[in-house]
Amino acid sequence: MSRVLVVDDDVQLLRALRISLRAAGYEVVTAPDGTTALREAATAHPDLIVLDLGLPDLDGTEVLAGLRPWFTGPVLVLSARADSQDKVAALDAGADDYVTKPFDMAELLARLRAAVRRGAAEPGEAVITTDHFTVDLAAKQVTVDGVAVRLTPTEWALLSELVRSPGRLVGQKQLLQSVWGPAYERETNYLRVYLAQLRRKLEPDPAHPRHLHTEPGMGYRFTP
Amino acid sequence: MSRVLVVDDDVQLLRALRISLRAAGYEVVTAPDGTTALREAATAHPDLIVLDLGLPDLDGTEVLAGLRPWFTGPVLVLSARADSQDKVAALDAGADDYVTKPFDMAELLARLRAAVRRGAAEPGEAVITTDHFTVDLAAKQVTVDGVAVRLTPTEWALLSELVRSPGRLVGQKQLLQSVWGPAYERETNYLRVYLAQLRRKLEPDPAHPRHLHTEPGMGYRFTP
DNA sequence: GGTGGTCTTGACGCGTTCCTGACGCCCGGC
DNA sequence: GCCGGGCGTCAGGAACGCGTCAAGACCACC
Repeated sequence: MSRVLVVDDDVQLLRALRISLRAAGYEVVTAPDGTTALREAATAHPDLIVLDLGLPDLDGTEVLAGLRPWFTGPVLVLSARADSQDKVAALDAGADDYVTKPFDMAELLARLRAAVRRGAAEPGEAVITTDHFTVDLAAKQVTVDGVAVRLTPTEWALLSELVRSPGRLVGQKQLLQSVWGPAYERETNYLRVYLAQLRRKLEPDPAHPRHLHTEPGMGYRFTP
Repeated sequence: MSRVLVVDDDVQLLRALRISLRAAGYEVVTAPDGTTALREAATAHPDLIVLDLGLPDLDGTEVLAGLRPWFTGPVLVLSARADSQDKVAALDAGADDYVTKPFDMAELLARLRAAVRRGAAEPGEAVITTDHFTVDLAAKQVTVDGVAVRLTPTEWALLSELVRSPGRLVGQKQLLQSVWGPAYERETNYLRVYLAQLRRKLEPDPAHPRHLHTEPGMGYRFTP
């Protein structure tokens, strides 16, 4: 199911939200302030975000501004302020919905469902391009020199995990964990086999990769 | 410029909405009741719809139910009822947002902007055409080489779910969930059976499909 | 009560994918 | 020069997923 990042500094509310969202079938990640929220949003790959505007460190709109350039999923804003000026500001800053506290949990869940449903119909413009191939994360399609290339589910899971952090080094533990599961953290040979297949399918010269680089002993890096 | 269909029986409110929306740069079409709304939605091709729930002839959720099978743009619901049960019902019936009357016009406009921004990438065309067949989502009609083809309800539900995202891969979980319900997530054999039937009815060479492709282990893809 | 159409369910063959182990290479440390 | 760790490559066998077919269950309508 979908993963949701909940950002709020109220511990009580956070607990209530976590319980309700879990019960509704979501996987829940939480953050107590704005800086953690931005970090978690980048690493945990949430599908949607519930964001409280009243945070201790950053203003809510600042968090939105930091999120929006790259985060394409829905963001639902929570706030104690019912003033319509605040609503307009948040919505124009990139929020998809605005709910005032105190709120009804059933309504919040319904609004989340609506946001996810709508987000599923949207491409998201999450296309990564290099000189030799392009990766469309939303359509799950890879094209090399314009022609579509078929990837197996495992190959796709590995590639998408890599291209989601362009230029950044992704540790082998993280790759193994997100593709095969936490029990496979040591099976680094899996990575060798599948990286080789990816390079064979995507790189112009698989022996001298230009985009899927190996960092010996650490992990792999995708460079556009 | 986007075209918006406003559905409301209150003449005063209708006039106020028309003026504000025009000023905000929208092209405005109006309907005073549910049946006109459904007809206008099909003929005027609006990009988004503002729908009052309290209509003289039809219940608001009925209008939504008539709209949603084929209308892919955002629908913003207006209502005098602030009860959260009503909100949940409308949102789950396919509404993208729910605003209670009396409302602030600036907030409404901001919510419309947010809805349009999200759906901006997809125009929401109701007729999909390929080399060999055409699918009319609004009329629920499929024609192969000009002649109409009869589809069973299940076949239709599956096909419409696929053609709604052209070029995009649709996961088997999502297909099963939206056609048969959440309890059937694992019954992948249903997909095999019905995809075969669809290919038999639509593809020129069912053994080598040109438009209804299988992505083993992941899902299916419709390519125009 | 019969009949036609639709949906479900199971079985089979086939191709593909995944896992696994073995081998050779490179490179830094001893 | 020897050694060990990490990496890339390759090939087989097991397991899985897909397409196909057919028979039974279910339902609405006549």
